[in-house]
Amino acid sequence: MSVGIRHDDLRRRNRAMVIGAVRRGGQPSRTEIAATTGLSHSTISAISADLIGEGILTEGKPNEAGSLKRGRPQVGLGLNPEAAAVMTVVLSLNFLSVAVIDYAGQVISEEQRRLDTLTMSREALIGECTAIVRRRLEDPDLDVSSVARIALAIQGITDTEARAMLWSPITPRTDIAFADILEAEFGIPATMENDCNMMAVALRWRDPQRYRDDFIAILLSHGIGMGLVLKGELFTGTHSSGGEFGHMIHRPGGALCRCGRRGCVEAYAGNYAILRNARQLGEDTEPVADVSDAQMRTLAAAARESDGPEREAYRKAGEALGYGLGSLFALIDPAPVAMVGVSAAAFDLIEPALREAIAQTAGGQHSGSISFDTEPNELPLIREGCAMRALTFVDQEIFAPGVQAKTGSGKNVA
Amino acid sequence: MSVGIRHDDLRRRNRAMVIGAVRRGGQPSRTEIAATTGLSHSTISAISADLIGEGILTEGKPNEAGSLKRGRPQVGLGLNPEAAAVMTVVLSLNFLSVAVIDYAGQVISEEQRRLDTLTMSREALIGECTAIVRRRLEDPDLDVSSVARIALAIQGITDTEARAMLWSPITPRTDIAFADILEAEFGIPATMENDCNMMAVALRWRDPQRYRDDFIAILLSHGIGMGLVLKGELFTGTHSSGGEFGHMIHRPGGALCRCGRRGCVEAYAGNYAILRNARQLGEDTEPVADVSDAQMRTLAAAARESDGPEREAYRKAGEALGYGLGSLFALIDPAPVAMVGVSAAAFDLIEPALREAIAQTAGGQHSGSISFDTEPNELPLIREGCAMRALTFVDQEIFAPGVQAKTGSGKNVA
DNA sequence: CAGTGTTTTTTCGAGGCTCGAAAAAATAGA
DNA sequence: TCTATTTTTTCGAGCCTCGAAAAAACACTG
Repeated sequence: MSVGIRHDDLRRRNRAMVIGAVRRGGQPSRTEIAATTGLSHSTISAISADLIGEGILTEGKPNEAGSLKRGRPQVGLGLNPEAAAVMTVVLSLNFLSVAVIDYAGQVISEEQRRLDTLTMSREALIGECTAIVRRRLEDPDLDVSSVARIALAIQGITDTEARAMLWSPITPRTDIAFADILEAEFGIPATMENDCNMMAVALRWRDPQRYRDDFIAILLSHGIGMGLVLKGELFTGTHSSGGEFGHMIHRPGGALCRCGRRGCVEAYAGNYAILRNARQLGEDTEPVADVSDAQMRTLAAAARESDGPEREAYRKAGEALGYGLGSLFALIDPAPVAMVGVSAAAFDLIEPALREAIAQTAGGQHSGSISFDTEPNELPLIREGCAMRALTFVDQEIFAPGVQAKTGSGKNVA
Repeated sequence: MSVGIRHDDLRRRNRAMVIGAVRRGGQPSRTEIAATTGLSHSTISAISADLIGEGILTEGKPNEAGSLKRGRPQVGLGLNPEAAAVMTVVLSLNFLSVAVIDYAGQVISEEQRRLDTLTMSREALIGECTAIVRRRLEDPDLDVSSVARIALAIQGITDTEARAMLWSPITPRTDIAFADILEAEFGIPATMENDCNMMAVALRWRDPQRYRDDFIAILLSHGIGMGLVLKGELFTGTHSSGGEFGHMIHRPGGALCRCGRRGCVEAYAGNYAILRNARQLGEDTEPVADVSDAQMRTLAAAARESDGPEREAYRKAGEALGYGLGSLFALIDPAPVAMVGVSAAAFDLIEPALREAIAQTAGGQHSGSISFDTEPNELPLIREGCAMRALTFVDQEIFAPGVQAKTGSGKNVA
């Protein structure tokens, strides 16, 4: 079962910890790192000397941000941007976007492309992905050998091993092992992540104050997705990517969901469901394939205008989300929530019914104290999360000698 | 945030690992331990020599279970029963039970007592607990100083720190810091656990094959409780003890629950709910305070006899449990389930509707493959779980020098 | 402008821990 | 009794972290 700690694991872990501290903090000094990690000054000094020697860390200018303190000035440590690079591939409905990010987290190359994901063949989909990655790798400004990892993100269900997409609403094709395919093609370790999980990762980096140990990111888009961080760790299911919050049952036997079942939260709160209710089409009406963001904004405007079916549609969405969150909070206790996606811009229309519903549930005991935040644009968040995910992998695995990355050639920079 | 690994942590962790391997396996030899922990023979040899010297481990008889192999026979290592002892206190409806367990896991002293928990004052409840613990500690056969930890279990909600009962159905009193009270009284570290979590812990020790990394224990009793193990660890909420599965919402605005809200799973599947439906009393009828096990058995017998309101009551219970599990499985993926408690004996009446309901949910995609096990008697399970919990604490903390137990006098045996 | 105080960083020896290899121990079979 | 085999212990080597002391790098002072 659990494995003992070997002697060389020690250095490896502490190295990773130093790298982690540098990535988090803004140019921390050796003394600060010693304080946060609890290790001794001598150890930090030794490790950072090694890391600087290996070209992973760099010493900042000593006079940076005029130190007005008495003694020897602290010298900040930073990540060497050239130590490595990672690539992010975000595949969403009708849209493919790729970016190359240096080790310090700056975008150095990117490309975006419109596709018709809903109708493309399996081969075409895979082909587009490998082609766009290849084009970025062939960028003359880029040192190919420095790309140490690729992280893909997709809406839908991925396996826990982060190797394959199992199912996605953006394509009728299923079970595509994107990670394995890209690894085989380019010899670079790759992982296949769920988009909402990456949103959660990004939120944690953006605002570690608010999104710390326990929080929830909910994507309000065509479907409803969720990324969950519990006790400081991304929560994933036992077999698949993460919580299918959108498919918790709100009303047994209720409205028809895109997944073919009935009464899911999504069947009340997804864009297609809001549209269906706004048009008073009846709960059995087949969900439409896509609703444009503009259309949703029109809907929200109409709902704000007058108390008609549009407003009622948002109310129903709020109710479904509220009861769903209530059931979720019965399991994990309440936590801060970030609402992301088009409909997050209409959260003012959703919130009253949501809070009312949540107050009816066990998890909503102190429903007033549950805080919501909104972020209408999910794409940048997903990309950021992917980048941080990939970089963290690099931090942990590639630069911790002795343990190579899961697969592929663990390129080491020395 | 995360803390570095110090040099002395190494030995401490590896010691705990060796102890853990001995507790799990049946008299493992040093070679076997080396294999399972991945540490070298020399390390295991050194650590086990220490532990034997400290009186924590003992060497078994070499000729035990006639070794018919060629070379030097393996000598099995076992736990020294006298190394320490723990006490378990299980507080359930109208019943208090205490046991003292030696370091090897054998019960050496116990006592049980009927109480009227529903009407007792706060002071009386605390008084009964401290009194029964004191009596056991005064047992002349027992070396008081060897009792290294007390684990309490109670039905209801406890805090994540395992210090206090926050709310329990067995008493109207709330927020009793049992762990702190016992620690202050006896100077022995104590924790306050949730009963269903302890059931899960016990199941894992009883049948590690089946209940390994991911599984669910559901208590079908007056209320509905849940213990959840995910990725090999007990899952607890962010603030409180664990999943309030019974209070996930099954039907918004539905049947009246004991908790005062409406539509909870428990309001359909708890004993009082089954009784209420069997008597066709209407969903708004106030839940009764207690239903005897005999009464539930009569109900189940009647349901098996003919297709009357009793059978319909169990069907509704199954439906609620099925949709609840379906929503849960949407979040965590399906896992084996153990049904525990009186109504688990009536699982034949519950299962058909449960499976039908679960098949309607996202989590029930392969509903046929989800396996259920039943165990009608929860008390022994809770007690066992408590004992193992306490012993594991002792293993991890007390015998890992340098880190004392959370509170109280971390008694060390040398 | 040299001296002093202060804070950060490095250096160095001590003490631990794990590991691999070799030796010792304990048995079954020849 | 000897030999082969397997388990366990012993021993030196190689790392790693730590504490204390030294060195470095500045601000302030007179």
